[in-house]
Amino acid sequence: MNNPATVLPGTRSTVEQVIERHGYRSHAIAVSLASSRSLSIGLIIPSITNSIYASSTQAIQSIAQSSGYTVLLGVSEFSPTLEEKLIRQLLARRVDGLILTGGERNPELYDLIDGHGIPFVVTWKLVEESNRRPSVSFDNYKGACMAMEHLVDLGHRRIGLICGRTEVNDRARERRRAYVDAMAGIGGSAGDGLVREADFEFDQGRVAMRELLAQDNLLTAVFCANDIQAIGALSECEDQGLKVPRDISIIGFDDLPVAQYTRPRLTTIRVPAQMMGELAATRLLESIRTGAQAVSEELPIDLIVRDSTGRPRPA
Amino acid sequence: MNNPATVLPGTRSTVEQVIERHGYRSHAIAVSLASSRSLSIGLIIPSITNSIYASSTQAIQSIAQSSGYTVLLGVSEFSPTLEEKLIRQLLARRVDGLILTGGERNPELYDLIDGHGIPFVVTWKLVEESNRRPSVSFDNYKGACMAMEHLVDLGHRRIGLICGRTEVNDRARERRRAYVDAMAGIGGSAGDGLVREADFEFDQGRVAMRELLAQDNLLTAVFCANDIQAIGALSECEDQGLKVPRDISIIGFDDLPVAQYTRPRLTTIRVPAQMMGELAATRLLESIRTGAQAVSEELPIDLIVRDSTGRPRPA
DNA sequence: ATGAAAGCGCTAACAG
DNA sequence: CTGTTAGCGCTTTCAT
Repeated sequence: MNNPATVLPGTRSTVEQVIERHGYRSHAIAVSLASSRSLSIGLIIPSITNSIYASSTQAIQSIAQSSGYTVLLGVSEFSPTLEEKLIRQLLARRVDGLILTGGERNPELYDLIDGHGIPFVVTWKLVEESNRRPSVSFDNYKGACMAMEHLVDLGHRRIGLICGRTEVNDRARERRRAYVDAMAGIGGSAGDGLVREADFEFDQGRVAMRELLAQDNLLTAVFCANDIQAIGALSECEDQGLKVPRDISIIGFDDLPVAQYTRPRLTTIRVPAQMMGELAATRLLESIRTGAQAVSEELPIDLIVRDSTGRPRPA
Repeated sequence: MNNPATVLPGTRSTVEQVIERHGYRSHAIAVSLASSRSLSIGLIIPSITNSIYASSTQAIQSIAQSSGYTVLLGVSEFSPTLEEKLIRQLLARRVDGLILTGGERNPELYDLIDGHGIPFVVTWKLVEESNRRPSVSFDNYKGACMAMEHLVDLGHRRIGLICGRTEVNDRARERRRAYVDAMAGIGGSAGDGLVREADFEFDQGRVAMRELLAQDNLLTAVFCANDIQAIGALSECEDQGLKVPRDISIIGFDDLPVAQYTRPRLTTIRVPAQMMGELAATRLLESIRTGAQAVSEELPIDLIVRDSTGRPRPA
């Protein structure tokens, strides 16, 4: 049944008949126990809804599926505690490999994974500090720098930031760091006053925008470190009668499919979510096969200029 | 280790020490083989990206997780063949239950599932024909009727339809049927000429809209049977200089979170995706526990009137 | 090229 | 309440 090549045709058909007659079906769990590989991989993402993670997840699932692997899904809801629980659960289920989101977690957790002797790949966050943690990702810091550079090039100096919760999201933290560095670079009045952290909900982007606007009406641009919040922000501007980009510029991050369907169409940073998913899965499966650590890779990102950014209005 | 209550404290601590000393970790696969339950459920959805399925998936994962169950994810990409392959794979992995999307599949597949003696729940599609197929869903036909009724009430008679591929999507088929019935009801010039089927991509909605517009410039409204296509359609109208809803009304279906962030804001039918996911998972787990068939339920839907629909322009 | 035997790590049923 | 035993359905190794 497992080695089609070395079996005589006669034997084969006999076996097939018996299989048919008895309605035999392979028992993947018994196979796993006996062979000590489960033909499954674990995937941990913080969220599926409203999110760019859906794209990478779909790509991962597709690659895994085509290699006969099943994806065990864990949604951590941005909670480190829940994430740890999920990872332990997947480990107990003896997944053959793990795809993680973001690089920041308790070192003991990494030790635990290593202790199980299975490979893993970090996605959505470049990890270079230690070469024992392979990652397939783009550079969040670099992407955020591109966004800020775009605003600065247009002439903006007073720029706000809306981003995810940096406390539980190292991608958001990288993006915020780029914002801070860019503001320092132009001698701009950054400070934490122009920064709002929020969850990945349209409405939270809207509220954050409202707060920024209330606080500093000299703001000429806002960098929203993800498109969801950017769309919320856009909406708040419109409700306040502000024309984007005439009165204020807004740039997003991720390039969700919907970003070209907002009005104005959203200028943003395109991240290669699908390619990242495909490559992460490919590298993980390769690593499972060879036993060697997965190979890291940095993927390219692009600034996509649409209609939500422009020169600041003369004061 | 499994029966905390009946173990003497002394024994307990001895066991715990041994566990600690040897670094013992439970082996879920061996547990599954020996106990013949895997503490996992399979979930099949057609797509994760750009889709309302993400909401139900997240809810299902969350409920499953909180009961100690792991979700094995299969994405069928609207392909019946792939779906069958995925179901067989999940069955081979001995999931304790299955959550399916839509009710239409080869009867032998249902027999196969029944043959494994595990419960399942159909979501996103009411199934009443046979009580051996429990479903937790809203009524797609009813929802589409509500949408059409809204347009008709506003005075529209010449209405187009953009929907998913009815050949591989029984939800889309139900919605199309409601459209056809509604058009017949008003003696309107329905026919297949005013219908376009397309994939769940913004751009396909846009193209479908372009085709409808090119074909019949007397159209006063279009029912888009999902918000993704509706947003694409909205965008096409704008590009052609048509004001929505002044020149043409557009109504969607699903009420994606983004639907209230389009301009104009999208009138649509709200489906209880999250609640459906939660309830489907709850009912499935209950069914796994009791051994009885899962309990069906019809969930309510609502018309959400926003700004993309209005009275038709006087001819 | 095929058959036989010994487990994989656990649960369940039973005896103590 | 605790210890022992026989599998769960397969793979793997070894013999034939």
